Amino acid sequence: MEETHTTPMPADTPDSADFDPIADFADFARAQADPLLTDLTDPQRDAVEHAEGPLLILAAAGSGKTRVITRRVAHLVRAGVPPWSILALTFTNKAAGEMRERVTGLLAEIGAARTGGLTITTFHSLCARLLRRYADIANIPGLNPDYTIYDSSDQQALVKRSIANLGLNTSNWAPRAVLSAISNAKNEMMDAEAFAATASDFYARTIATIYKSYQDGLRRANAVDFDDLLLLTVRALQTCEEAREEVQHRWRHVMIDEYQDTNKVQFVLASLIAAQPDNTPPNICVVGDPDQSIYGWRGADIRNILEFEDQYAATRVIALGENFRSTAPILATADTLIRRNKMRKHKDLFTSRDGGELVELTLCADERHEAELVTDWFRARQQDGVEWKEMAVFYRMNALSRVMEDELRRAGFPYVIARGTAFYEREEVKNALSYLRVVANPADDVSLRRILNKPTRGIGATTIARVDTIAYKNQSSLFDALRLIAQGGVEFDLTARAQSAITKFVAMIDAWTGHGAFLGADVSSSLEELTERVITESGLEKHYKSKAEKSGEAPDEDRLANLEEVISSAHEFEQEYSPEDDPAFNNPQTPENSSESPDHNSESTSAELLETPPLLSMLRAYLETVSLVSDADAIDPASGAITLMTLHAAKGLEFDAVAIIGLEDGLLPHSRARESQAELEEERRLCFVGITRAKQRLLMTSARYRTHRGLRERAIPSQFLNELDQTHLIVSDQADHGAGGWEDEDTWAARGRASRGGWENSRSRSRSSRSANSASQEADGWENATGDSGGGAEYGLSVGVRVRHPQFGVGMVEAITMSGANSRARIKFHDVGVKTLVLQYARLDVIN
DNA sequence: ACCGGTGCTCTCTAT
DNA sequence: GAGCACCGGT
Repeated sequence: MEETHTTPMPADTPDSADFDPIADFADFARAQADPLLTDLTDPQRDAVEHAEGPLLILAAAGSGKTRVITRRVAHLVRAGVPPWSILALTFTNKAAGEMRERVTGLLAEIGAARTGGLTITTFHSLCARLLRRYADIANIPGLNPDYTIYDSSDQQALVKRSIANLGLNTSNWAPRAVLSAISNAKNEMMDAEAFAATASDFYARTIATIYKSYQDGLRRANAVDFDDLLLLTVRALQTCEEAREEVQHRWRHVMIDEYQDTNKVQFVLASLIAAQPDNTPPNICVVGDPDQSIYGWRGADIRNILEFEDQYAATRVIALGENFRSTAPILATADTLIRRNKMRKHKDLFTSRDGGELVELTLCADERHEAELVTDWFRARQQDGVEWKEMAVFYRMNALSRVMEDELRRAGFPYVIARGTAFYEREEVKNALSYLRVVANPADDVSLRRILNKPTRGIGATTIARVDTIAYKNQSSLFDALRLIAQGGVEFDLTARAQSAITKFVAMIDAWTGHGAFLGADVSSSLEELTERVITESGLEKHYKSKAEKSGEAPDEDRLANLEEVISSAHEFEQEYSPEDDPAFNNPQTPENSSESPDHNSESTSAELLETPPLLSMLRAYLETVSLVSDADAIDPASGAITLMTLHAAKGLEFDAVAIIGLEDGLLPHSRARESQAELEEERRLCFVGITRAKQRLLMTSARYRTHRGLRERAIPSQFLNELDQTHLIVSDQADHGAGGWEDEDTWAARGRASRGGWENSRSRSRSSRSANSASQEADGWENATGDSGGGAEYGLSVGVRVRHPQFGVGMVEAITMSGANSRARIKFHDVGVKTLVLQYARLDVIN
């Protein structure tokens, strides 16, 4: 189906004189008429038209990558490839959703007869579904299709228990560090046994022991972590021929976006799925840019993209280099920066467009000043005619968003923070979902522990410890132990009171699940109803209601509203859910192609799954969806607001006006990256990603002082600022014009002298909203730096004083406590009730 | 059993 | 400035 590029053209076509060589005109004319080929450069068109065999698209930032992939998919369909045999993988739901939307649009535009059954999804989502589909036949001990997906906090809870159960100390064995080691191992496809086999020293051997215990805990709980999702799916496909043949037979074209960020497991997964039964070269098309590889720390292996050509013989490589997004100064800035990376294949970034505003670099006094300057800059951009939704602020750490938020709120500018997971991390939401998880999977100990005594129902720590013992003796889950107790008959070392509380709890769960059958008159008929029942009958709702009554104020209205929100999210999910589209159930197929769909050899798995009660399978799918939400998913292009997000979340997006804040040593590059060249280069790529998101205007800021961990510290401008192309920059030193008017001889131009490193300099403590001019304070020699001398008094705060807080509004000081290093003020705010704030850091202004 | 206060510790990025 | 563990009061 490859069309040649040498078709003769009609000699007398009117516009032919404009083109040289003339022979290209036929292509041009054909492309103009073809919605899939119009407005493409030659390499873009080659990529779109490539049909069979491995294809590597090296797509530089802003080179029209998305356009190429979506058109290529549509092109395949038009060429006769059945949509259900195409699999496209992304990293976020949002990217998948966008791709799906655009492909669907294109298919409609070209009037494609068959459009259904395309699989465009994320790695994790695909694996979650495959794992449910093959859980029963994959022979993974303990795993069944009701499994729970553990998020970071669940992992944390489990690994802490594992460490404690081994008689180890969580202060010597930091859960975070242990989990990171386990994650790295899983990304390298090492299970606990393989890890133990390579462990040579005491540290590694201990980690291996914890890994084993943690993994046992997951299996017993019928739970998987994010890494397992991928790893166990790969194991299932490797060991289960039936499963492997099914996916290989189904998907004949595999496309992977952001390929530079794939890890080993993802590589193996893709290879497994794409492999052709007859060993012909796989139809695998990967798109990526090594310069935008920013997930090395979570196991992404850049070799996947660098060595793709070696992995697959006869790979076609197409480079998309021309940038259609950014102005020349922005692009030149990005280019000079990324050139500093030594471990890099050079490629030119180029644009054919001229003009464009210079990139701005502003040095600010501190983070509040920075936020003010950025806000002013946005005000100016708005006056230029840029819409709010075309503006964005990027930062290295989520913690940097707060001050920016305060300032934007103060200015009355609309903004949204890209934190899709934030809602699900809230205590009350997490609790509601934990109840649902226990309903779906009673073996899930971590979720059960979270809600067993929430609201308090007389099953306290002592009781749980005793139940633990019973569970341990029986090698059963916690819930099975509870059930055993509820059934009575056996003597347990429990008070009658505790036993009755447990009996009631078990009966409550049983009522919701119809004793696990999800059938019967008493069982909910809809997910929404189930969710509502769980929230009310568990007492959660009442719990937050009565709390609100006690404090006499409004804050818990928030929580109640969030619980309502969970119910409506369940309702929404229910509306859109259809079991036929759930690949865990079924290989999806559309009516018109069902006869040719390869799905008829899988009755064994489908039959089992079809026996699943509909409510249960819907609940599984709902919990799965909720578990796999990402921060980037929260970005709503139609929101009409300035977007705030981390640099990592910014990948793949573009905005007219971009501000990157916090360009300071220790922040960007992050302090952890200082020791290693590889990590430093990843930080540079991260900065590069941020810069290349900007279409028209770019502002970068660096603050002289920044309050970090509650400590106001001297900051040094990022080395990256030094590496930028000065001819495209306007540098503006506003540091002395900040609120406090800090006098200091150290300008950013003198940064070279400040070789001590970023954060560890002065330990000076002062309120960030200082009212006094502090010109006499020497950053390095401030006496009495621990700040325990004066407490609130030195700021004129005392009981009865009225204060204003940027977020909480106006309030009155009720009490000041001075103990240890932290002085706290209890303040009663008019709007949000009583809060206790650490005085040194609270953004308080005294008012009259 | 539960709650609030307190003091200490430590932070990145994210599916 | 958040999260956590611990302690003391109810």
